[in-house]
Amino acid sequence: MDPTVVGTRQSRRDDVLDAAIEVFHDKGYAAASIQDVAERVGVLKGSLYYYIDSKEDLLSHVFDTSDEQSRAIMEGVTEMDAPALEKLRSFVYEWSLWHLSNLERASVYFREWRHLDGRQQGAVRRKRREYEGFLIDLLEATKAEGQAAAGLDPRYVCFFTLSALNGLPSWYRDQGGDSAEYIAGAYAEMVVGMVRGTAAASRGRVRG
Amino acid sequence: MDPTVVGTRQSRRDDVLDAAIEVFHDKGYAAASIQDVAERVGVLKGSLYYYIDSKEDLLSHVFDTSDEQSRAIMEGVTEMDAPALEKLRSFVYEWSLWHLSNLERASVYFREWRHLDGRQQGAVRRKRREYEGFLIDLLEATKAEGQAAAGLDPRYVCFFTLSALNGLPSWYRDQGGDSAEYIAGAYAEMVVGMVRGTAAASRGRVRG
Amino acid sequence: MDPTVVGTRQSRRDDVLDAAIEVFHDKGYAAASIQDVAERVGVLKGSLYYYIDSKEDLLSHVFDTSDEQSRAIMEGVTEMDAPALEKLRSFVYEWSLWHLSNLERASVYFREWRHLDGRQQGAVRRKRREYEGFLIDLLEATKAEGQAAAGLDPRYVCFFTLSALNGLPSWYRDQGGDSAEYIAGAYAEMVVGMVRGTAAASRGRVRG
Amino acid sequence: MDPTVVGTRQSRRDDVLDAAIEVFHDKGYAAASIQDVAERVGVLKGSLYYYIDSKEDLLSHVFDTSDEQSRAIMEGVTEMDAPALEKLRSFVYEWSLWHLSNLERASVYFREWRHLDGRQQGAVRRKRREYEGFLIDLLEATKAEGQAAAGLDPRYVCFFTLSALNGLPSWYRDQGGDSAEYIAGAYAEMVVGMVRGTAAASRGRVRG
DNA sequence: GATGAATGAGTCTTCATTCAT
DNA sequence: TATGAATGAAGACTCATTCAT
Repeated sequence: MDPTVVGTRQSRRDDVLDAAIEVFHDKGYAAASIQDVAERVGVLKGSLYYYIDSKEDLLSHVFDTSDEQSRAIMEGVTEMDAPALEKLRSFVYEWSLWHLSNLERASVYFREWRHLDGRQQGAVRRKRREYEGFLIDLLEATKAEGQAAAGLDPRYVCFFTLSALNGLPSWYRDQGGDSAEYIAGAYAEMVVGMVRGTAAASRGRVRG
Repeated sequence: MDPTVVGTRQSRRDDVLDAAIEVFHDKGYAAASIQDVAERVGVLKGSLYYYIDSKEDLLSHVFDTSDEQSRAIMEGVTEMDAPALEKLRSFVYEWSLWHLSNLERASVYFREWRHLDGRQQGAVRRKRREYEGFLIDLLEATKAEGQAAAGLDPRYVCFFTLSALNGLPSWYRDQGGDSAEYIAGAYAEMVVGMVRGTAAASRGRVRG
Repeated sequence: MDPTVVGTRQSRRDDVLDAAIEVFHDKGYAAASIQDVAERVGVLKGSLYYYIDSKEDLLSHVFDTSDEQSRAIMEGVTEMDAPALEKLRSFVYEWSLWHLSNLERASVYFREWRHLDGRQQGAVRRKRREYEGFLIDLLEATKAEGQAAAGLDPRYVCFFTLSALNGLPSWYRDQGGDSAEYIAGAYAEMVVGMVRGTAAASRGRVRG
Repeated sequence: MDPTVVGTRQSRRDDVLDAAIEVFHDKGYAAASIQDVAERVGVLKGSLYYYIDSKEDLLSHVFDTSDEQSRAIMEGVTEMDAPALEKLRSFVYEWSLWHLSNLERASVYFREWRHLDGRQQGAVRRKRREYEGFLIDLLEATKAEGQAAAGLDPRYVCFFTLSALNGLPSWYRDQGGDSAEYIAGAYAEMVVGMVRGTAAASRGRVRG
């Protein structure tokens, strides 16, 4: 009567959530149908409503879970006992790795927040600002510790970097190529290099 | 007899295209309705079909126009008589500026290709590879001219950079703040800094 | 200011009517669009409304003209001074010839009456009964003159024959083959042969 | 647990198909709406799509089923051990009976093939040629057995006959009158009479 | 838990028709 | 006469959601 063997199999509900992530990633939330999700799970679409309340409910859960995981990354970095530059490197590394290990989830997380309801959209926006604030703080600390080029504008470095990381799922396909760890390392190095090597932009002009 | 007031009004068809870009940017292509576009133009939805063939047709045009503009940027850079590093700087600057001057269009251009038909999707993919190839070539030339750090992997720098630029529309709101030119300059400096300052990642490890 | 040269060119209005017949024949009235007709005439669809009141108006005229022509055929036969069998032969010949000379018109005439308004539909039905009555009278006269097989049921011969003639446009394509006159002659012979040679059907049984 | 009352109710899907035939017969395929079909079945129009894929799908099925039935008739005749003239009589009888027993279906079958897609239209055309070939063969065999008038042109007899049969649904209403079997018998006699009694038409002229 | 069937609102699209110019 | 632009109603089709069994 109870077919779930604890530990070996996640609940059917989690299957549904996972299927939703894949489908939302493949087609985009708006273009994906409940039917698509049901097919991937292997049930009829009516049956899904035993597990969920609504289509948006499915999306909600992607965000809830992802929020927890990103919070864990930030906490891990905060607790490090290391120079700011090392913390920065570590943050980029871990955050890259999360994107690479959660391609679909990460992609949905950064693309589909528009389709959440007002309340949760606000939550996402706050979360976003939290990342940004966290990264900007790290960059300013790095500057304060004399490890960053003088002219560096932490806000732009922050946006530049976060955007670059968000883009990971769009080109990375794990078909051969370097390991996720290697790529995360390369990304961390690039950010560190950028932080150390960037001259200031002169206001309004780019070329000499 | 001449209903066009020269200079003040573009054709109605262009109005429709512009409205579509805005709507697609605000809601996403799949969630946007033809009705939304019609309302923004100020006609009934049926009337739109006097100007267009289909909803997808509207999307098509965003891509056609954007392709032309991006081609122009690459050609301009190619024709420059300057060291590779300067060409790189210039490319990032111009490409950033295009994103900032065409926020909605750029955003749609990089988010909604999924909803084109197969043929045009292929064209987009080819175009994407063209950008990447162009940028990778530039980075390799920079390396060859001894202006890039030794360990730099042009492919990852390329993906990193293009993703960062694609992200511009998602955080930039032209409400106050720095000019588009200044931001483009800062982005160009960051890429140059990254290229000059990035050490190699050791395979599979990030720290130590 | 008056470009119509009497006699050499029919009025634009007739062009429109002719175009309509062709289009209605090709696509069927319901599936044909005013746009289709306009294209064949070479004007924009809005312009058609200078010549017509409505789409149904176009259909109406097909029927009006065809009615006149069929009336003329029946009158011609009535006025003949000949045995009933010869009148019958002549009617079938002329009626066949009309179908063959007015393929599109005839086809529309017999297929699209459903889409007329109630009043005109009634007129069509009356007209139909007139043909049938005319032909049945002819068949009965033939019987009375001893030229038809005894068991012949004029009503069924009538329906059989009219249906056969109505079918002419559906298989006849004037690409080579016999002349319309020859085919009309063959059809007339077939009806005459049928009238002379048909035995009675025994009620409810067909074989043995 | 078993909602089907054996014998009294066919599946809902068949109800839908039957309703479609009636509606297509009454209004014509192009003028009929899915709404009309839904109303006749007693569901909302959206619900129809649980049973069908498209409006054209509905039309398709009319043709599929009708094709099978017509094939069965031809096979039955082929297997007869009888003179060609008897086979001919039998074919006309059975084919007439099919038209009379399937008034709406037969009517749709011969009127609405235009609205099938290209592939199925081709199939219909091939099927049509099959009927014609079958009937022409029968007529030629009859001639070869000396049972047909010398001048008979099998092709025209064939077209004449098939058209006549196709017209059955357009005048026959089973409100009183003779039985379908009687009418089929009369039609068979008429064709036999025609075959035996028709003189040749002299090329190009009809009257002496 | 799961299914099959149905709902009803919404979407894209077509088209006959109108009308100012 | 003819055009370009617009209208508005209708039609095919989709889909999230519900619910009795």
